[in-house]
Amino acid sequence: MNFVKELSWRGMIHTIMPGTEELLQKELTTAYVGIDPTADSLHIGHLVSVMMLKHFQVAGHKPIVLVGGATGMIGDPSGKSKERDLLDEETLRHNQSCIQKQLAKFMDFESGLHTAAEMVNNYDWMKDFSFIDFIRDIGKHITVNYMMAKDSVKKRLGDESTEGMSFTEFTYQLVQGTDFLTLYKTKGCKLQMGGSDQWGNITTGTELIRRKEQGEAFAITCPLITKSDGVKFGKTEEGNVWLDPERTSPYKFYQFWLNVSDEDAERYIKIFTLLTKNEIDMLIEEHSQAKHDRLLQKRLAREVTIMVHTEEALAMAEEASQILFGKGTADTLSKLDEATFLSVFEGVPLKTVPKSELDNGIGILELLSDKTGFFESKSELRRLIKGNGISINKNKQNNAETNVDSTQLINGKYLLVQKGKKDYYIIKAE
RNA sequence: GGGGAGAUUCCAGAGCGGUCAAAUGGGGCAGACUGUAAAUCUGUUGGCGCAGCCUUCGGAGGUUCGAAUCCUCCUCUCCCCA
Repeated sequence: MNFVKELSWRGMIHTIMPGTEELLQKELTTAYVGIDPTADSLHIGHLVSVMMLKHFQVAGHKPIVLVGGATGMIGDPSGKSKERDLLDEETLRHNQSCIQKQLAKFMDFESGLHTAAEMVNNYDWMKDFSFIDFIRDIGKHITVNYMMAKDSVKKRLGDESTEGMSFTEFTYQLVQGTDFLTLYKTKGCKLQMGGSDQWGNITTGTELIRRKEQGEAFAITCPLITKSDGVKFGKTEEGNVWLDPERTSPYKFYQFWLNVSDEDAERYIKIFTLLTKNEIDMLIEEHSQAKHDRLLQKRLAREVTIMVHTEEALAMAEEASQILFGKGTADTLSKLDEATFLSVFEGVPLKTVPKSELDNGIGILELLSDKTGFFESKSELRRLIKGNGISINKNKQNNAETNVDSTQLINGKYLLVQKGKKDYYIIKAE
């Protein structure tokens, strides 16, 4: 399989350095992607890089994941309008080990084959690099003029920038370049991949390799993933969409992909799944026949959820979606047995309230705010209720003064509260 | 160091000393429509015991029957000159 052609039809190539394709055709190549360990879980913004590496491995090459322990301590100025907060070493180490576990799901690290992936941490070679050594061995080879010409730097030095840029951040490209150089020397790594915002940093690396080692190294960047409505990809109102099921439940995760727009779905399915061109072309064709069925979104959500989570998690998410958004009525809801009910609402916020408090009935406002904390403000609740935005057990509530009592409990235990169409909360009585 | 401008509710940005919980736009939330979409339309967007009350307009004081609007000091931001 031709890696470059593969990425190309998937729309995953933004810029590619001349000669890269030839190199990959000629020999088994090692490439790396850097990931900043700014949290103890990856989010779907990281997924593009991960997919690049995955395709790379499938194409018969060797991927390296570089966890940026050192670079994470500095902060990349690319795309940032202000100085990053620095992380301490303990946090970084913790984050690294968590990320490592997540990545093992995507790539083969263990097989012992020559294409088995590796993980490295640049902290390990940067930590003993003295400042003197650094400015002599690295700084010597790159001019400030060259560094200043990078967009990431120019942007921060321009008139519009009110923040300025610290020397630390200015140095970032050298540190990243050092990574590339190090991997080039120690592991024969000749290719670095990343988001298009990394182009400048990557070329500093290839430049270093050229000047210091008279070597040739290459670069591929992928386009920034965007959403057709212009909002930043990978964010929901609640924030990032994480791979960690503790942070983003598989159900929410599945829902994220399911809710992607038609236009985005066509692009995403190429990027985030391993489906072949034929399969995808057929899906797109089918989808265009009956857009309301959202075949593309469903398949996309399916594939990605399995890849990131498990088949079981997907089954749950699909079932939950079916019950929540299908023709499910108050009636079918009340027929659910407890086990199904709980599995469907896995990950939905749940609060426990003493059953005795429900026995005599309790004001809906008090129940949903003071008792459970689901809503901070009773004014907001009143507004929602007035506007038909609150349901209990799928029944619209339109009177803020009404009482809720234990006769309404599903299975004698649960109340399903709904805000709008998509936000659910569960109250458990015991 | 000198001179100027400004700090308003999530953001932007109005705001005659009373009728300002504060225009307008954006964003958010909800409703209708729909494909759990987009577009559109509608409502809403400080809190509460909600036809009333309470706390807000950088901070602290003051003038006044009454201040986001006037005065004083403080803090911070931006711009220009040196």
